[in-house]
Amino acid sequence: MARNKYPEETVRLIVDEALKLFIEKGYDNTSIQDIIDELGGLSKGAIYHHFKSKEEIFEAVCAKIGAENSVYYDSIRDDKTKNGYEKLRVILKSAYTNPNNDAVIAMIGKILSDPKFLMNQIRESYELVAPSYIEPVIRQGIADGSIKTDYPKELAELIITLLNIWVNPLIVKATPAETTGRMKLFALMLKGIGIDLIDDEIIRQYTLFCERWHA
Amino acid sequence: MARNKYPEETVRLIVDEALKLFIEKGYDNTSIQDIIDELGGLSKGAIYHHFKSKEEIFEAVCAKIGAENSVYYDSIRDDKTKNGYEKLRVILKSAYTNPNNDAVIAMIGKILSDPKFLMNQIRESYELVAPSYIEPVIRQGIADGSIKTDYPKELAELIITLLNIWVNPLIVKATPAETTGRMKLFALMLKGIGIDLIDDEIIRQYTLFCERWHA
DNA sequence: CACATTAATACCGTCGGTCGGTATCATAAA
DNA sequence: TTTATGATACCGACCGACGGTATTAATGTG
Repeated sequence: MARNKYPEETVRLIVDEALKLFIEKGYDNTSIQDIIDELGGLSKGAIYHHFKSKEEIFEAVCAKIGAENSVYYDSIRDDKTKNGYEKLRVILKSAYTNPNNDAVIAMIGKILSDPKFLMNQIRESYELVAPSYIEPVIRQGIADGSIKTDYPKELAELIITLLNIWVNPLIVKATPAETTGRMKLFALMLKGIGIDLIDDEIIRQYTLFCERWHA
Repeated sequence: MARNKYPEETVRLIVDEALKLFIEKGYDNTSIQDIIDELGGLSKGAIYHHFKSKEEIFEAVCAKIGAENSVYYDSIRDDKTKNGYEKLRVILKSAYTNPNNDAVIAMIGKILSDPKFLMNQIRESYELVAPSYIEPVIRQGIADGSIKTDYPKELAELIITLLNIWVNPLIVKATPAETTGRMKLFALMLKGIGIDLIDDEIIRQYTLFCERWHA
């Protein structure tokens, strides 16, 4: 392939194609050669000019996914029109439904079944999502009086743990009925520590999502 | 190496050595050749006679670890001298301390940092540990009146999720102070749904474990 | 001895990664 | 405007190591 005047364009092509193939076949089952073949004309040397290893491609793919999520989480956290409690509800309500069409959801499901991506997601939950997006919202809620807790940091981690893993049908396979049961206990548990966050509407929404995904 | 009269002995040797190397270097970084070299005299043909792939060795290693855990969990669940509540406390108290010396703990920590093993552990939590060990104990507690909940299945999953992942310093890196915080919220949350399971002694125990591990 | 089982070894295709080289770019001195 | 220069983008043959197989040799059991 002819030399590109804008190399970051080539980098983007590689990352996009890698993401596509990682979703299709998983990280281990995608070879550098697969990426090359799919890119049509680009060579191995080109890839290794831009990335020093397959692992580095993986990191770039993760960064791309992370950046897309960040834009969305930023907009919730920095919304001036809502108090902390309302923002936390928005996060909960939109966890698997909001900006995502079915294709995106299917993609996330596929990618989370890859051990490397799952591990990355768990790590990111505690290093980025909880401290930078959930906890600030909870602290705002404490400040504006809409949330009462002595454990903002821990509560953020707890919510993200249960949301991202336990009640996430993309990770822990579940029937709609099982999802409903989990959400009901989740709701009860939050209510038990004085946080009335999950109502029947949210539970129904998660169940519906699980149904759509389950089929 | 000469033909072994008891081939299952050879299988055991292979699995033991594979486990040792997986702990040392991780699954991906351990080659079949590494296992051969370490076994001293045994050949590739021998390994591929007993196992049809590297993946199958991985499964055997997981089964071995699982079997060791099962023996321990069996003994708690089937203990005739305790009610459900007491058994649940035993499980909580001994999660990272009981039969394990430091070497074993270090080993588990190493292995859980391998994506393949982490994924296996999460899957097993919901497919084996929760339904076969935690839930029966909770149901016994409901029957004998020592535990009150309408969600035995969900509660089992919730406990194992938080215990295995969130408050597990082997997975989610944490300072002793952070562990204390997490355990306090965990205790509060269970108390909120009417289950007074985690006391200061357990919290102190987890913090101590985290301290030992952290250093 | 016969025969199945266990183990040894030479070999295969594919993998991630390297390397010497070429083509094309921006820059600026001639 | 041309041309020399150095950096960057890319090429593709090649490498050692990998997981896995096919064939053969050895050994225990009836």
